[in-house]
Amino acid sequence: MVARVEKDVEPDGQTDEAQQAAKRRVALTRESILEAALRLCSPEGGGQLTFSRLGKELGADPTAVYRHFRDKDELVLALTDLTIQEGIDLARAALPDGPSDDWRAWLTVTSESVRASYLARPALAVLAAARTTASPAETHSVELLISVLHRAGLGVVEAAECYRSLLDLTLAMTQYTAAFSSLDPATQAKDEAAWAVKYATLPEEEFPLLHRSAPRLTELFRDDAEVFRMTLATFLDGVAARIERARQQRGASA
Amino acid sequence: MVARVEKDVEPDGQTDEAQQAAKRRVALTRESILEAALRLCSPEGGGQLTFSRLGKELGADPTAVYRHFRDKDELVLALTDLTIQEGIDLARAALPDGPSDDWRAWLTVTSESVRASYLARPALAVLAAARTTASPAETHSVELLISVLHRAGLGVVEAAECYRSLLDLTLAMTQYTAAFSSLDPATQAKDEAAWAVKYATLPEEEFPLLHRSAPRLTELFRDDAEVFRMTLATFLDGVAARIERARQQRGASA
DNA sequence: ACCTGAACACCGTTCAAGT
DNA sequence: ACCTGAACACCGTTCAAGT
Repeated sequence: MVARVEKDVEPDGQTDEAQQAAKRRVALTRESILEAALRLCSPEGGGQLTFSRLGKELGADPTAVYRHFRDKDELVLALTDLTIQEGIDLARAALPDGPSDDWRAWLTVTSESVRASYLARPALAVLAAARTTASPAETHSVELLISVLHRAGLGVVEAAECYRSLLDLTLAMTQYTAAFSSLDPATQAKDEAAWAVKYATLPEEEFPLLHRSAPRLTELFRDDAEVFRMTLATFLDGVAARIERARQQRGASA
Repeated sequence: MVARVEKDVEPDGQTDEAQQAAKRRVALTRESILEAALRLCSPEGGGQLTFSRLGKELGADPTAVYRHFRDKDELVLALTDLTIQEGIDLARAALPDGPSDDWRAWLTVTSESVRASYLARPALAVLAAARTTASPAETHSVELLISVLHRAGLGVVEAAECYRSLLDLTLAMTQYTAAFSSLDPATQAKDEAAWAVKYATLPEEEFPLLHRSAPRLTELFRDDAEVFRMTLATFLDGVAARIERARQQRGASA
């Protein structure tokens, strides 16, 4: 009976939200806000970052966040820093210390790690992939990537250009995938149905090649990860060709 | 004095909006709506597609559009069809009739044309690049692209995979650029400043390669078109390597 | 048959008022 | 010093009312 009056310890789950609010009301800090915001950006957290949801998650008035971040953009930038950092840590864990000579593995792991880190929070990927924060951790990572490409045989400037291409390719395709997966399910289904119907009803005489590759294309529609892997692999084949060309040029001039 | 009462013919520009409204009130059709919407999506038209702006542009109540399109998504999809169509027409004008043997020119022109067509309406690119409409014109274009790659030496399925990679690469990087250019100028400037400061103050001992390539990287920050060209070129180098490999395999098995 | 205008549930953001 | 809550200018969308 007493418990029923003291809502804070009410055990029956009826006032879940209020309980959470009470629990968290003490801890409205920059860190707790960022943590809650990251949760909201994930598919499990709803996949939408808004002030009202953030307020509810924190058990505070939505506008309380403005005491810690000047506006939504500043919040998004801070979240971007954390996500990039996580991607770099992920890559570092999968790679040997210091630069190795396997430039291809290095670039693949880095790219896939950044992608994975963003895709764990599609809502953030949509908002932030095109932004740059130039954080310290990122800078070290860039120097390392360029050094890997330089040691593989590319000139410094060409290595930097390659890094830039790879970064944009990765972030762009990640944002692209995140944007589609952030659409409401009905809209996604509409697009998918359009493709399926289309490919199923192609007259073979008019579209012989499309008809033969339709099963594979339909398969790829659902599998953004596979398309990304293919695209990245082809891009890196191109980088390999450039490295080969650079070596030959150096050989000719020597 | 009389003119002052009859607002419709007032010549002094004070009731510009009302005049436009009167002029266009007759022509609220699917076509006129699409035309106005495309105008709004362009940078000159404000670069934002909303019902209220659309209503103002048409001289009608914002909700009048709902008589011609079920919701915003249906409007966006119709605009996408027009934009893709324009991109294909653009490519066709720059390419010879029927498939040629210069697969590289074919792929480059097609990709750049679709990109240009979308970037003329960044607001649409942001909303629609990840969507698919599977329009008839698009289907023909896809069959042609696959045939170009197949004639170059790739197997049918591998050609289809290459087409898919190229399409995603193009649309993703286009959306990425459009997203950044759709940010308000102050935010864009913030990002740019972050980079510039960063690169200008890199200690040479700690970041020797980054220090040497900083001028080029700074240059590329402003020039999305150049980054796209570079990335596409490297990707196509990779496609060339795959074509070569496919030819060798056919030679070995023959 | 088509358009208008009030209404609703959301956005981000500001600001005076509370503690 | 930090939080609340009303308010504002926007979104997309619905629906009863007009013509």
